Amino acid sequence: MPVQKVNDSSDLDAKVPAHLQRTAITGLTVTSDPSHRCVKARVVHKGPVISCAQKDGIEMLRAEIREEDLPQSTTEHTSINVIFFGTLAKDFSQSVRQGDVVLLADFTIKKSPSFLRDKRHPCQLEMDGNDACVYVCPSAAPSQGPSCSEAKYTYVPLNNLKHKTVVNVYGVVTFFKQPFPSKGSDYCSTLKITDQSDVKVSCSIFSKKLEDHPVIFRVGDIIRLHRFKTEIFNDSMTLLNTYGWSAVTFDGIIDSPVDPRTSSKSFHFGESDKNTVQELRQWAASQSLISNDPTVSLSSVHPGMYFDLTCQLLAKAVMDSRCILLKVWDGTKCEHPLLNVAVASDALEGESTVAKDRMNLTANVLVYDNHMEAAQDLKPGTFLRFYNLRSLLQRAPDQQPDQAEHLSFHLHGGTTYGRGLRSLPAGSPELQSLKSVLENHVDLDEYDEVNDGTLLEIWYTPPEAVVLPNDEEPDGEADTAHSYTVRTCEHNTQQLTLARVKRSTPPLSCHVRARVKKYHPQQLYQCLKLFCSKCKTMKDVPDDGAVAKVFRESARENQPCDEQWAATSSASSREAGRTISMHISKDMVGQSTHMQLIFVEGTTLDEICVLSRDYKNLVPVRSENGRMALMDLTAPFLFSGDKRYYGCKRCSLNTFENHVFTGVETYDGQAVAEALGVQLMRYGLLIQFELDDGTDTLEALLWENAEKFFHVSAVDASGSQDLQDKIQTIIDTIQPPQSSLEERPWLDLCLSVYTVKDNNINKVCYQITDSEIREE
DNA sequence: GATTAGGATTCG
Repeated sequence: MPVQKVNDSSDLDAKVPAHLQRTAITGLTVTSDPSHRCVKARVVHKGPVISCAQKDGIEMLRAEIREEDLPQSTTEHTSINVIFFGTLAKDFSQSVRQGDVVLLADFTIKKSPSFLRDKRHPCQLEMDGNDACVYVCPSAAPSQGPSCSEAKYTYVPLNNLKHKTVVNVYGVVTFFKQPFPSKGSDYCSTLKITDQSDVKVSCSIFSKKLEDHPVIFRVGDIIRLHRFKTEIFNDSMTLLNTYGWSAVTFDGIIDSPVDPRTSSKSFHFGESDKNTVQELRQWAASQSLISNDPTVSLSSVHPGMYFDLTCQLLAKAVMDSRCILLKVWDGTKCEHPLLNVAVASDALEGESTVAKDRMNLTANVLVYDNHMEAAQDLKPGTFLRFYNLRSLLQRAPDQQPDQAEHLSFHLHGGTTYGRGLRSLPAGSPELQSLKSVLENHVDLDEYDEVNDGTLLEIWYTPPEAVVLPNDEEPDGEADTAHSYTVRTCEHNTQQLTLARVKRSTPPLSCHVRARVKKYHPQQLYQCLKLFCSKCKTMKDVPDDGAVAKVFRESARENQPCDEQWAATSSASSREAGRTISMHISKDMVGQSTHMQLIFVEGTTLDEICVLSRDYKNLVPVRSENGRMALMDLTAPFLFSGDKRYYGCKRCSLNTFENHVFTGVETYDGQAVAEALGVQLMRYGLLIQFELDDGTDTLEALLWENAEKFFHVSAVDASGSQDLQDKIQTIIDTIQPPQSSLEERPWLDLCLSVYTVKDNNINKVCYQITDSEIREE
């Protein structure tokens, strides 16, 4: 049944067949029985007819309709998406305009696949040409109603362009060149665009002013062109800017804000433009336009490639009249050694890249000929993108023939394949992941080398020294309407569903809102870890049994050592043949016991614990051929009040050289470790959460950010029952014992998505960053 | 109300 027209909105009500009952859009649910129901609403958006590849090319049209006769208090789910199929889609497209009021009957009600994205309505209506019926009442004069004033511009689908007309069009960019000087008087931009009709149209834009040219960052950007004339060239339709023209571009990332990029100070931009952009983004995503993206990170560049590189400028230098050197990085490590182009330091503008060079992070890009103009204006620190950059293996001037060649980068002259470069505004959404990689660079780099298998798999037996926290009642304040955490990051990336996060390509930093489904380790004392930043070893805090054994073995048949530098006092223990000795550096004699570093020999673990109540800093030692030596590093090398400091067995030298601490005001684990030749192991908290937001679940680690997350220092927690209880209380609030998922609070989290190599296989990992418990 | 370009790898 085709779309039927009536003249007056009240006629629509008269058209309602007697057996049909009018239903409010707000009241529709997937379980509503659609038979004998109809809805009446205004068309607030009408999309184009598209042919759906997944459904044998059937034609479809999506519209959004909004209920108008509403009590004022109703604001939720007042509009709904309607999908028209087959001939009804075409008929609706021709007969109905935005702003018209329609009556729809005999629809089916389906779950809306876009609800999480558009927040419109949990359901959508589907209208099939054979059964459904549509009555339309055309809206009044074009000057009335908000939707009519929006229909100020009409946009011609790219398959409907007629020769020698002036048109407005929307399209997705499939090819572009940065503006270049033409042989005439202007700069010229050339691009190619497409839309749902799948027709590709070439387009040339001439303008003297560079800033008037469209701001295109990448293939997949959306562009809106006003007042372009159509011409046929080589049997193809082309577009050319004409008087009063304008160009506005948007990024093509689904779900990112619809931010118009244009130099034009006044331009019309309304709700329907937003819809059009979003529809083109959706369509483009299914067209593999974006999956053919030539963008590559330095970590995956191979010799001989042409590719696009998004990066930050570190330094630059003019080489000669036809070449300028740009030193850039993107925070990823290249697999091939990078060529370093030597430049006199006074010729270099920007920061020194020595440290980054050493880590193979700096790409030296030689920019030639016509591209020098754009390169000259760039300031160090700027984010930029190279298009069609070439990577080549080259022998460094001082290199031996048997050494591996180095990777150099050339931006050759000319504009073929869109070759060029441009700066990117720092706030650009597509820069967010790069920026977070750069900011977290040092941490990520360190983390890269940790075997994540260790992090995930190995949960050691509980150390007895850390007492089991009480099972406290969950905090009754947990409020499902608010997030129990707060994000502290400064970047402003879009919140993503977990399902989308799982589909994303690392590295990426993003925001999510989720609940905790499970956490690991269930016994929280197991989350306290010791970590060596040098060899990346992670282990549990040794239990008291193991430590006591080391003390017993050291004390057995121990003869007090005799060191020239030390003043020693000895006493017999209660056990026959065991002597307890205390040594201090002679120049510390007479200082307060809190200022002294005391070397203790011959005690049991229990005894040194008793001593540590009165003496602030105790280093347990043993005697080796009469000389003082450290104990086995299973035991702490320093007892400092409630805290015990451990050294890494693999990385410590145990040189015991610098025992003199003259002038040291306070002792901390690090200072004592350095003096003793010990590599300090740092305390950390490691918890794995299984997050759930209804769209999917994923396992996220809390590690580098754990102390900030709980507002607890790990080293302090190692010696404090109160702080361990605090962590347990927080865990019990975000995942109350025996609670169902729905009862648990939502958490707003910043998530870092990255890859680690595990047995040469890249594995995607998720880590919670920049998020903290909200303390009311 | 003219003209430019109209994609399709440099060669350092």
